[in-house]
Amino acid sequence: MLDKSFDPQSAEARLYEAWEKSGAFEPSGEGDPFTIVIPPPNVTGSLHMGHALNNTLQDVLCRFERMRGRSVLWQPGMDHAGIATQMVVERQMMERQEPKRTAIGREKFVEKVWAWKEESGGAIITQLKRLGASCDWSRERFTMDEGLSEAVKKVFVQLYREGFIYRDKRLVNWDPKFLTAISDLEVENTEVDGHFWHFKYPLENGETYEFPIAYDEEGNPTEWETRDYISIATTRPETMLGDGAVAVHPSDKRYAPIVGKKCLLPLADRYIPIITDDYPDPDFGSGAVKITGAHDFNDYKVAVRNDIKLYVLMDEHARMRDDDYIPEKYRGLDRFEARKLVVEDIDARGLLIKVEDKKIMQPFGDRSGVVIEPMLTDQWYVDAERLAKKAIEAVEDGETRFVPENWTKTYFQWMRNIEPWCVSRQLWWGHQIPAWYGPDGHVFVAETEDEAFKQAVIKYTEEGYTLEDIDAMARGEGEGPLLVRDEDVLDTWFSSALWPFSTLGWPDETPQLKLHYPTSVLVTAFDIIFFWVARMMMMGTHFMKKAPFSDVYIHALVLDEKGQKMSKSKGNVIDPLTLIDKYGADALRFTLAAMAAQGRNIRLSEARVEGYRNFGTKLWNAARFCEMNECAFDPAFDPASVNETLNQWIIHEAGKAAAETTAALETYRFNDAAGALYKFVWNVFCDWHVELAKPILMGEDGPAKDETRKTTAFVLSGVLRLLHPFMPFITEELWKSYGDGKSMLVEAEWPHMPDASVKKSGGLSIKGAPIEAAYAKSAEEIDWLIGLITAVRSARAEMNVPAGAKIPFVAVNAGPEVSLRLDAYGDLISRLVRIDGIHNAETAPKGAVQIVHEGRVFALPLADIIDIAAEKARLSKEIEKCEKEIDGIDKKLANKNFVERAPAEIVEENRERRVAFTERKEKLAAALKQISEG
RNA sequence: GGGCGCAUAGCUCAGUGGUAGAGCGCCACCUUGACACGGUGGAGGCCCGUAGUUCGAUCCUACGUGCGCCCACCA
Repeated sequence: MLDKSFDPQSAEARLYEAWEKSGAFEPSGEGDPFTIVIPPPNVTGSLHMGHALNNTLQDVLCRFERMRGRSVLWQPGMDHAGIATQMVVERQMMERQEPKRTAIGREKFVEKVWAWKEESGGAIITQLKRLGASCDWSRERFTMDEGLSEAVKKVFVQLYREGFIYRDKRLVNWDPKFLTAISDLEVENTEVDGHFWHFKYPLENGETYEFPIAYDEEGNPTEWETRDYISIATTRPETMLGDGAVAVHPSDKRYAPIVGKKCLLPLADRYIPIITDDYPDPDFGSGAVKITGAHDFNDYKVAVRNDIKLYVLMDEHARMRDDDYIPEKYRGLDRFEARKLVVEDIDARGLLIKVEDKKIMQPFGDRSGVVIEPMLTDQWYVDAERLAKKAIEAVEDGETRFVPENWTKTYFQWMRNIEPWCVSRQLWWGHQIPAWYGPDGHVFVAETEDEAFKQAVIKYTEEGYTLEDIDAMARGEGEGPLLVRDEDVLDTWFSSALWPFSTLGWPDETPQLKLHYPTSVLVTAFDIIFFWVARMMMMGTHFMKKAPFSDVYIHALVLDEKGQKMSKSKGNVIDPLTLIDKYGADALRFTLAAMAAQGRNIRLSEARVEGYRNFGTKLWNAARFCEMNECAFDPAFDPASVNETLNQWIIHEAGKAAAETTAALETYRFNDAAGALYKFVWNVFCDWHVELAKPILMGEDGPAKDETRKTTAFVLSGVLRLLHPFMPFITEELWKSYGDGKSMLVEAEWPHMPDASVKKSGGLSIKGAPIEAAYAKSAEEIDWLIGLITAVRSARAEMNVPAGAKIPFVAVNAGPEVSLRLDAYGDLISRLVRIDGIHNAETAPKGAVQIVHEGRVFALPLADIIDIAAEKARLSKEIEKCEKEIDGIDKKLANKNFVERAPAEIVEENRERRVAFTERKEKLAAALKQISEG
């Protein structure tokens, strides 16, 4: 006996364990492989709503395809998340008042991180299981595990040999908190309130020139002033100490007299040239730009073009360096302190023209939150532009498809303008770069130190060193050890870029790799297209010669009810685990799927989750009803050979729902699939089938009752299958009573009976013909019945007939077909609309409420209860509705163009509707007349 | 400066070239033997504006208005 309601708290863990134990999550069978690699969550991560959505959708697809007989691999794993993890462990060490990272050294620290990972890492895996994720956990991988590390090394070395990876000294985004370079993508540009300081740089030797200060209407100067300085403006005054030049546009006549001369760089007391370059915009600011090549990306380009000296001003912490070109008083100061002081000093010298308030775009580290400093450093780069070529082609050629397809544009736009990818990070946690330096700085890139050493031996032998010399070097004698390994690690995304093939065993040619690459679909949010999708595309097309996935399904972001991004600082985070605790995983999953319409963000509200929890309860109670009425699943039951109209109808409806769900899932329309099931279960199966079946099920035993029991159980079991991808727990639990008794639902087959030819669509069919046709007549009959019941109920309610009162019911001039139907369904109608039997009459009795349903009149003689005014109002309203419809149709039909040019079937349909509405209107009018006279 | 998206019921959102839908909320009635996490009935919509295409536009096109997001080096 089923409990009164489903208790997710107690059932979920038990069911999940049973699934895992059964091996259902592992790929099996001979079916077409279906493969998804999970977007690996950070090892430091915990489940947020974005994960919940992302993994729900993946799980829906995996469970769906698994039931359809495909050999499904959902490859799980985690990302080592370089910066995030190092940060967490360092923080923990600080809290425990342990010595700092730098004090214990690299090796010890990395050991500590591994220990942390074993102890507290990967909480998210348990949380994914709570969500019901059907990953093949036996294949769980980690981006730092041995196999994946091998893959990373191999990729790095090969890309280096092919010239895709190189080392370069150039300006990078430097994070002064984490003391590492980061890539462009890890920088968040945010608009902040800043200032725009205008300084005077005096000309050398007191030179002067005439600077126009007023113009006529044609733009010719009319007034000049004599200047002995050039005016520059900056948002970062402290960088002036590193200026190498002042640049003006070559066409800027105002400055023509002083181009080529020098000006004094105040405070630093150096003289710097005034040059021309296309970069300055004459209309912006003063039109003259100070060039700080070592601390600004634009200036850097100008400096390189014009051979301007670069002055590195800051150290790794963004503090002013101890260098002779920096005045002593600024050395050691933080950049913001230096800024203040520079402004004061400039002002003191009378060189501060003005300060404006200005909104400026400031770069912040996405993890550290501190202002990023452009820094001149040596880093490793990937030539992304070249690697992107094939990745672009794969999408152009349709090898990989974005769903919704408008993301294709975003992808192209970024890929076609891609910058070199800085892949080195000055961290300890990550894949250490497999590069070694010789005593002369020469770099040897190899998968192992031995291999690097061999390369070194060859090189230095060629250069004339003897083996003894090299030996001595290697022993650390003379100038030091022969080879020193590069200290840096790779960007975390470098290893995640290999995820679709490294997790399958690459570089080994494993059977899994052969079967499951390329993967079927990647499910992810748009904010990760550049970070991850693009890079997997590059690595996949390069190393596997095939794009890593056929489809990329981009889903929405989950926002709060007000459409705000959820964030800890805003305090509007909804924790999926809290919702799971409260409403069950099924409710949360169904909500997310139902709201996952393509191309739109999801505003999650708890009320919605509650609503879908109620839906689960509804399903549960429908099952309880079946149980009470002994509707047992019969494996021999053949839906194609039922006789009862009601049963034919519900099988017909179930077939439609199955086809709809299947088609929606095949095209990633999760919300349509969920919606179709919701409607079928609640508004068709529960509201009508169960109600209409009650008299039969509670009536006398016989073939009809037997068939209805079996049909009901059959439909319920079909519903459980269809719903399982969305609500795996409750359906699995009910499957124990309504399954095939052989296996768990997770391994059951997707509904596709009884003809194999319709397997693909998921629809039902009978003897090759779609069930829609075979059972169409029954469907029509039950639909008529439902319409009649609804109409009578509506009239009753509007006439304020007490809900409990049993009233007479008269079929007026029914005709043979309706009479037959009334005979068949009389008891049902009596029961569902509370009438005391069905009577026949030639004309409607006086003082009766009249209902027009599909061309026939039915009357409720309410005698003294009837409120004539109310009935008049009701009829008038109905008549008005008909008239409105008829008017609309008449307008159309009167339009020659419509009749001539609209498709014939549309015109015909309108004619038919006109007839129907006219007939209805006439009957209603007659009723109105009668009641008015009565 | 480029690119993308959204404006439909009180709220949150589906949807379609011909008859506008859901969830929640609201109103009335109902402890009917699956279910009050329920049932029955109901109210509620110039489908943002303007112009165009079309026999016909909430849907397609253009423009406008408002809002949101992504990318981009204006010192």
